[in-house]
Amino acid sequence: MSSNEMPKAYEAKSYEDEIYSAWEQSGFFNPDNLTGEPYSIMMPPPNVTGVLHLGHALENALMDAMVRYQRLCGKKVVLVPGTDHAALPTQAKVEMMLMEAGMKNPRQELGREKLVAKIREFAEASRATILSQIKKMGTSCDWSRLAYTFDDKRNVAVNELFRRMFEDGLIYRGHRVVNWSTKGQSTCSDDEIIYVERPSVLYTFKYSKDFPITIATTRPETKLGDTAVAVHPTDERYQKYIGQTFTVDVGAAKPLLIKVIADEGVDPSFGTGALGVTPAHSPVDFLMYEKQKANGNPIEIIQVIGQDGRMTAEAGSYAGLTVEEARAKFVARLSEQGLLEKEPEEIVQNVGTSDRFKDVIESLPMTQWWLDVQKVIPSRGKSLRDLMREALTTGLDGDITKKVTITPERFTKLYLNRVENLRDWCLSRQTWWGHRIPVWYRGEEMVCGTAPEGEGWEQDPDTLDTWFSSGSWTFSTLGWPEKTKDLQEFHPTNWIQMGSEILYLWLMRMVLMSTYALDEIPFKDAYIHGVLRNEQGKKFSKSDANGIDPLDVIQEYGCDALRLSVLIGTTPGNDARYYKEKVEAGRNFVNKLWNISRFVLSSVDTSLVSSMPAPVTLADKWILARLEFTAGNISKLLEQFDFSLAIEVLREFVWTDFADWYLEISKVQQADASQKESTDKILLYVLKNILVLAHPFMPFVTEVIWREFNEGLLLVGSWPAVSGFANAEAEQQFDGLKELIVGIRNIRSHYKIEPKKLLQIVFVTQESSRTELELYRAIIATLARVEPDFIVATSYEPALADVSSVIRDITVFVKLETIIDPEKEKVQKEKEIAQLRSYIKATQEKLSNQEFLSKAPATIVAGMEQKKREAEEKLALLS
RNA sequence: GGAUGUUUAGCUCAGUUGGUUAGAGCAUCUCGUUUACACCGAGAGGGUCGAGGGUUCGAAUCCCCCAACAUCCACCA
Repeated sequence: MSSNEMPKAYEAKSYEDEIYSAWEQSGFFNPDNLTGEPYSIMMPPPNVTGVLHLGHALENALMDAMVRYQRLCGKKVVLVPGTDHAALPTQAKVEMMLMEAGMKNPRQELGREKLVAKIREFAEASRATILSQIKKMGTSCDWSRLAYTFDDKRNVAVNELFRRMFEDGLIYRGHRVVNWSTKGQSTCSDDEIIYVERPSVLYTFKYSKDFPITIATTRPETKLGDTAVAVHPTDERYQKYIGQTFTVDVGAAKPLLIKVIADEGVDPSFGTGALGVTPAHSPVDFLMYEKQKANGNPIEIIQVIGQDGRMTAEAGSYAGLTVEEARAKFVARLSEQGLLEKEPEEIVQNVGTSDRFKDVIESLPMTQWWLDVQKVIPSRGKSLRDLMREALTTGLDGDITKKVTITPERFTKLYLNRVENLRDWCLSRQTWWGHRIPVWYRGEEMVCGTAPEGEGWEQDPDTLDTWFSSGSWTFSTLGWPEKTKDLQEFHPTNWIQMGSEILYLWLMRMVLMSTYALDEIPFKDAYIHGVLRNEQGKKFSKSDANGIDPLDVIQEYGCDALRLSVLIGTTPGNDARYYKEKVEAGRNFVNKLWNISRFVLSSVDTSLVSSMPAPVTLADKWILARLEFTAGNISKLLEQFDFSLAIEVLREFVWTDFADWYLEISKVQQADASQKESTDKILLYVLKNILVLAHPFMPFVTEVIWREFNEGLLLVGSWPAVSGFANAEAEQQFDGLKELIVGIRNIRSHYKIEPKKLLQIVFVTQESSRTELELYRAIIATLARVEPDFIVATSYEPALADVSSVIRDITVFVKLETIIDPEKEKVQKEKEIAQLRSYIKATQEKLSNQEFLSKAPATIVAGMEQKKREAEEKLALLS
């Protein structure tokens, strides 16, 4: 296709697929075909639970902009793509789907093997969809290194990590209170609980008539398992009871022995100041239970709620009832026996619910696998918590080069605060989709790591929390535990981006795993982004049906437009809004670039493409200087991860400097045979560099234009280097010319002179400025639409119909056909004079302030003097 | 209850270590079919930077306090 065949508007969809496969086939997505300094990014693997949404479009735009920039800078770049099996969420989703299709209990009806097969089928289909979507987004990742959190290689890494941690005594099996989802029949971690406000009833009562202390609860049925009442140690009301044990009969299997204990954690001013302790069904109470045990003053633990959500045999007459039924029965009994001390009170309560199964989380004592974050690692002399802290503060082992930097910085504080409060991590899940706990049992024997030889071994039925495998993502993707070349070359990774919502879930665990397994940080820089919201500021969610499918957007506006729309206005850590006008603005920019190229390529001799430009005119010098500045600025902004501002700077240069000014001037210059070639060279040079600068943000359109006049792929082009075209003087002079032209246009607009009419003008200025004006005669004539034979004089006696305006040191007189009302003119002029006077007065005041003169830096003072002088000159010309 | 963030033009947002008369995109208004582009061009209007104090020669920017909104954490029985 030659340039004059370039269609009038850029039609994204007719190029994108073809361009992507050209990139892919080139092999340059794979670092093995690149040279230079290694640079690596691991793609946060999307969950196979669904399809990609707008948030993924943002993530892909961010990552791809970064890797394309780095690749253009000549680095050996790899972006490793992948997907996440998302253990529990995926199983939950498939079970929901099966139940919607009529199945009552998928686990019972299908059994482990068949259900896992069903889930795998779903996951594989979803995975394929996701991978094709990533391609649609133009992401330049290395498909030969594609990873999956649940493939065999990652399983090897997971098992090895588990074994090492087990042998270091960090992973242990313990009987403790866990978060239990009855509906999901599994534990979940603290991070997977969502607190929902719900109405609840607070009951205030005594266990029995002769029990001396009143307590309150919203969960009366759990009181069947109470074994203590806790009060504040200094609470005078209850001093005398501390240490005593009371026997009460609440209808449980056995009478309860309630010991009155002292605990600092009890707030004496809240409620009755006494707390019924249910060690088996409350995490807080369980801690008290452990504390009492350690103190040598143990209390009992009685489990009255079972894994099926029904009351256990321990609950005596309540056994077999659901939690709700038991609650009603217990309250009825309290009422009958007159034990309620107050009317039940309706309150709003935060109830912990399962993120995935949506039911209320029960606290139950169970034997599970745990990761201890506080225990000292034998070979290291510090704990996982210490490692996690070091990595974000002093750098690992105090080595500042091994420090993770988070952008924006404020998330570091949140991270550290969380690290300090981290509790042991419950690793085991009772769901089936996921890495199985790598532990085998035979009678009393237990083996960890790999399946042992011999008969009769049985593997632990539980699976691992999905974040255990995600945590090792930065290095499991590179072949760990083998000592691969990739691992050596690309770890620690350079950069990662993620949403703020997974800072704790993922970032923290990657730091944990990487520092533990490799003694390395997982990445040097972490960029945290917010979520995309709709025009009303609401989060996009599937249930609200306000979700936008990025593929639809790509279909309608093109991938480049979508990328621009999610990147513009996105600042680190902050949420951003997304709406149609943004994509339209993106699409318009893409199309503008297309038409700029169309014009350049149809008006120049493209065989000059590889010649170095030699600036001749002021405009030439100016545009090259601006290009140099822009390129440096974009580099700087990208190094600071300021994507939005980088695009803004690019847009300003492309649209305003190049299209609105230089292109229009180039038409004048091209008409002059002596300047045609030099102008062509500059047009080509600037266009070429614009394509490189824009490529990270709008890869498709830039690549399409690139191949119109270049060999090879822009994908592996070179980022503009400093070329010595910086020219502050030319920039300043050109600004003067611009001001003059804008000033004349202003006069036309102000006096409503029709656009077609060429203005008759007299410029009055000092002798020294005359040659300059002569030099730009053609440009001024064309851009300001002025008769080319305008007069330049040192003095002039205006005619009655003339109007004038002062622009810098030049007074412009325009001849009008009708005489303008002089009174109106006078008013206008006086207004301008008044403004100048007040400005001069204000600057004068500052400049006569001794403190300002002595304390402000010299450049500020000089700048202000300069401004004042200019204002005074203008004032002189006006009056 | 604790923490963090946000509050700047009609809307969405920038505003770099405090320093000229606070910017952009979109929207609005006026004009325009100049052969790159109406997904465009030229021009214009629009802000006492949430309120109140303070520091400073100088504050949108730093400090204090208040308010509204958002998010995260904890969760009180």
